[in-house]
Amino acid sequence: MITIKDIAKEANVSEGTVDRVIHNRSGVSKKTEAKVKKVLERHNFKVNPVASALAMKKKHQISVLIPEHNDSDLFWKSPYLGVLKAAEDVKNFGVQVNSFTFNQSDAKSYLSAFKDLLDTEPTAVIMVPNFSDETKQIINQLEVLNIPYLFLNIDIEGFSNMAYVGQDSYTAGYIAGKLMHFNNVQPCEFLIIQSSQNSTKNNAISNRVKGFQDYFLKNEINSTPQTLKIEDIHNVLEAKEIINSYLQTRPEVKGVFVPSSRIYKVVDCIENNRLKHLELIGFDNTPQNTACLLNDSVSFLISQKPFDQGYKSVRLLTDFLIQNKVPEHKIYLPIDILIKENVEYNGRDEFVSEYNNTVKEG
Amino acid sequence: MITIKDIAKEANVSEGTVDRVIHNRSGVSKKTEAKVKKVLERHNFKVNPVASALAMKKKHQISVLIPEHNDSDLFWKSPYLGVLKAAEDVKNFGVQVNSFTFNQSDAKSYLSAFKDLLDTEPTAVIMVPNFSDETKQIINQLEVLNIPYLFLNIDIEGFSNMAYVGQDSYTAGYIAGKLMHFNNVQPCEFLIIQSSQNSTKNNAISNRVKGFQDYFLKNEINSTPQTLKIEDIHNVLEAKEIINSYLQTRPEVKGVFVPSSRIYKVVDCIENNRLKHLELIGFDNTPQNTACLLNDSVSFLISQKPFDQGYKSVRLLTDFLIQNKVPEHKIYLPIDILIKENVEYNGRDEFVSEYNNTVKEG
DNA sequence: TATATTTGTGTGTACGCACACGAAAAACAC
DNA sequence: GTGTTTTTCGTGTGCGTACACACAAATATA
Repeated sequence: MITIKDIAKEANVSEGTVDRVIHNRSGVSKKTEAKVKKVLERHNFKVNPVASALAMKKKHQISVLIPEHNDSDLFWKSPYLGVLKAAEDVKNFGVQVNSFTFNQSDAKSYLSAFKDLLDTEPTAVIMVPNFSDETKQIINQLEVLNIPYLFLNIDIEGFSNMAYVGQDSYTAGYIAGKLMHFNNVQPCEFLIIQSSQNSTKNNAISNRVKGFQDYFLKNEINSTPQTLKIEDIHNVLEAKEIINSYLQTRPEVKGVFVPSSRIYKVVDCIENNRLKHLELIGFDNTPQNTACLLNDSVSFLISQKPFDQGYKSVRLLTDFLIQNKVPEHKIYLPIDILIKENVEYNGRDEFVSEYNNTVKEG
Repeated sequence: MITIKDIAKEANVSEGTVDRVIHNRSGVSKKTEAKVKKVLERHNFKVNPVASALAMKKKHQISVLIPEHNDSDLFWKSPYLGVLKAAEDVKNFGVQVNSFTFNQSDAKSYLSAFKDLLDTEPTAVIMVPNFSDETKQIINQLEVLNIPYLFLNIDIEGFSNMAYVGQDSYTAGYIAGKLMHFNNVQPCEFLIIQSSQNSTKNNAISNRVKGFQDYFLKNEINSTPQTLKIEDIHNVLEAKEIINSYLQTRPEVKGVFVPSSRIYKVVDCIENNRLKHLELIGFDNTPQNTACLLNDSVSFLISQKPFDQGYKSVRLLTDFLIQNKVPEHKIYLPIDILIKENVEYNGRDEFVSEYNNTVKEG
């Protein structure tokens, strides 16, 4: 393994000079810079990130702005855990990660969480751009401060985010359509159940719906999915009434698509004898949804690998910060098709761990 | 961040002593050991793996024994690439990885590759236990030398391998059965096409077949899949003859299951007009197989994430070597269901990279 | 020409840990 | 009690890099 010292010796300069060249720091004459660079290239020199990290020591702050999670909405727990895991992994590389959460239905909390976030003086930011107007304000500030930022899970155009990490929502919806059609080839109807809140602001969800519908259009299936909007899915009584009365009037509905992580709520709402004859497809392997797979009330879940989204975001940014490695602009994670039988093998959140520092035992 | 120095100060001993305690090295009296351990625990001290790696410097050799790959059998390229990637990632942690390959249909090459492998004086071994008798010999030597070993991709019982990293083949086959049944509910027949070579020795493949058959048994579907064995799948003419004449006599066959990564070969063999009316399910997203998905000749591929298998094996062993972290005995990777639409999002082999040492550019 | 200023380069130290070496302390022999 | 061995422990150095600081050379200012 070739070291800076070796390079220095061969180029007849000091280690400090080599270091300066490597980091494009000032204070080196053009002539020696060229000389050193040549030696560097000849040996294909790469800095040893381990030694580098050790020498740098806590220089970077990555601050994360994501929705909070609670018992009824566990989805956001996964990206959070992914972030935590990555934080542990990069800790010893001199990167500190701080998380800030906001209430997804409260734009003010979004702004105030961001305000707290700014106090950490972040080197870079990972955020879920949840409200479009407020996001504009936030991005504005970030750009003034020249802080790079990355979008997680929700993709919005029109900003110069360094990257987007998440799923290709349109294709995910399209796949849901295909899966829905699998078991139900005879002419029949499909229903999309959406929460009104989500539909207005969440890009990801509307893309899923578009993909779902496009499957039927592009494959010339004479069955256009209908949409049923529910004001507040957490109001079980009301939702129950709406859903069941709809299904009552439309017995030809054979499948229900829920483009959010709340399919378990829909399952709760549908009467049992009806449920048996319906195919349900939803998103995300939260514990509640997974339970629905296992008890056969849901046929498919599409996972967007939320844990990996969180994990990967942090790792990408770290690579950027300590190595100037520029990530691709769109990082699409796999579109996992989950069924009863393979769900237990997914979401093994411990996969690919860094050396998380346990005291050795003999 | 608490350091060894801090611990030493608090325990009124030297850093060297703390180091000895941490690594269970000899030369510490019971009394001081207890004292230091208490302080260690109170602060929940973890060694900084970055500094640790820097100080150790190239102490471990992980040697890998896997089948070779070529243009017609690309499957083993993926684990190899995963190993390479991991090798890069752990290089700076003082771990060197060497790969040795053998011809899957030549037991002698297996032994001779192992002999070469031994010359590297490995600290630990990752191997694909391909031939059972020869594997016994190999394991024997490893155990005499007290070298820990890990099974990759193929799981054999009766050895004290530290872990198995791969897929739950039985469940993967079971899932294939379910998927096969999806589109074909009306009474119909299914065919399993196997290569005779594989069937006799490859545990993974026979488990897939068992799982596939069990799906039909357990769900009381009155259709037992038939098996067709092909002597040599690479002899296209012969295989063509066998397969097509079988399908000729059995028009009620609606689906074909190929429990290996060679489904593209089977596609080559089946006449086009017949192909259109068959549902094919196979394993592994090799380039050739992926092409079959994309041109609609194959409906599903089940991926066993071979890249991840290789990657993860190395990382697990590294964790064990430099941190004494004992892995779980069975590491099952996700069972990915691939279709035309999501295949491009899988197997993004660059996922979760370590800092692979690029010279920074300003 | 003498002095101030800028630029270019070398030196030293710290990062946290592993381990070799040798000193001190304890244990044992006589 | 001294001499010897064994056990126990502290010190010092190195891993490869980052960066502050010091200093020399080159250039500018008076």
